[in-house]
Amino acid sequence: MNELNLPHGTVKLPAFFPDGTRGVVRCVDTADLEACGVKGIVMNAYHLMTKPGAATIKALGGLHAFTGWKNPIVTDSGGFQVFSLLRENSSMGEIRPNEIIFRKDGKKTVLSPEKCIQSQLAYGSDIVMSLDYCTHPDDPPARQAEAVATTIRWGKKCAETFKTLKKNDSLLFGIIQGGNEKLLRKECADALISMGFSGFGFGGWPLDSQGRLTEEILAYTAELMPENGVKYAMGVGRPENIVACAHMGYNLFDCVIPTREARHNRLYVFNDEFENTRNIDLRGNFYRYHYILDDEHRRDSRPVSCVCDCHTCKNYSRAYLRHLASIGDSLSSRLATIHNLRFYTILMEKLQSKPRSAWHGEFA
RNA sequence: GGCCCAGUAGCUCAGUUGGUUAGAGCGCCGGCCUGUCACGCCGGAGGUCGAGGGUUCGAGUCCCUUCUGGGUCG
Repeated sequence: MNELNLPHGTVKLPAFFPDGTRGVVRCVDTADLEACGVKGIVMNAYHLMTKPGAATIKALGGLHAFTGWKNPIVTDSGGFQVFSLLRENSSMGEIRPNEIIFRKDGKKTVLSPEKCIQSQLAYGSDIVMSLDYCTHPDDPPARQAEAVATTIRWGKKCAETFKTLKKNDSLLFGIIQGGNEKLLRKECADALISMGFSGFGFGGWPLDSQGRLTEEILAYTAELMPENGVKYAMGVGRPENIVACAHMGYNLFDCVIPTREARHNRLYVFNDEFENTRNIDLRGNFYRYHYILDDEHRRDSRPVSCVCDCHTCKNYSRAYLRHLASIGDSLSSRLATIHNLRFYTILMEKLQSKPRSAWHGEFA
């Protein structure tokens, strides 16, 4: 599958969509994103429900009209958010048989599979994600089994609600859970595939306790997904993780890393030896970090990367970026975000440039 | 000239009735971040407590002298 047709445009695969959880990719606007080569954004149904509210977004004509982003939007369901909030503080949420309860800032939000789909359709999302029960690979088997049973049950309700309410040709994706248990992954995948989803996400935390990509289960799960569909590695990841997952067959990615780390002053650069984007070789170590606040950049008049063609690299020096970061000006975050996003889109362009059949043995 | 106040980390300051290895914030240096509660978080370096003398088992804390800055009265 080389292209994905969506109501708001066609996307070449594999693609990376940055996270704009609350309806904005922090620090940049839609013109910046387009200039970076970003083709889609992942927003979050739960966060948008909290603020500004599903009814408000619907009244304003949906997410595209509200945010000014004319290209595809994926909305994530909120399943990951309970997982994330519960790990932080167990009193912030609750997973019940038929719904998720969020408790935050004294406010209670109830998210059921039906409500989750209703709101995403009201937003006008191009890709609607089913509500799922997210786990960590270290969670015990009993919890993984419970997560799979719940995800299947909710998946069915999501599919039914979507079928009843959908108006345009937006797509509904299912999310395969099961932690590190192959039997559970298979059970979950088989059940969801029978429900007619248009694409599938690898659900759960994609890293082990040492922070390494859980490659075996990722590869196994990718094989379970229909061959000519979207295989979405949710939340993945670092550049080398994306390369590894693309090799397994995954063709859609999202992650906070490029944008969050940009705001935290870590910039991604392809190794200088490549000299231009054409020469970039994704085997082995192909990039490094620049910590823009590091002393070595204080008087460096070069751009962040000699390989990069982004707005930041074309117009500003490392020394100036360091200065902006050091005085805490918000332009620093914008320029850094633009740079890291362009790094990721260049990476994806490299992965798109060859059919996957030609990758054999290349991205080991 | 008399009196009063202040001198502690690069900066702004805390430091109990004298009591372990003098603290904080900011700055500086380094690191972390994976379906974003995240312009956040973690770690490190840095001080003969203005100087000199004294009292004491022990002084950033008390006493004397002195230097610097500020205030005030003649």
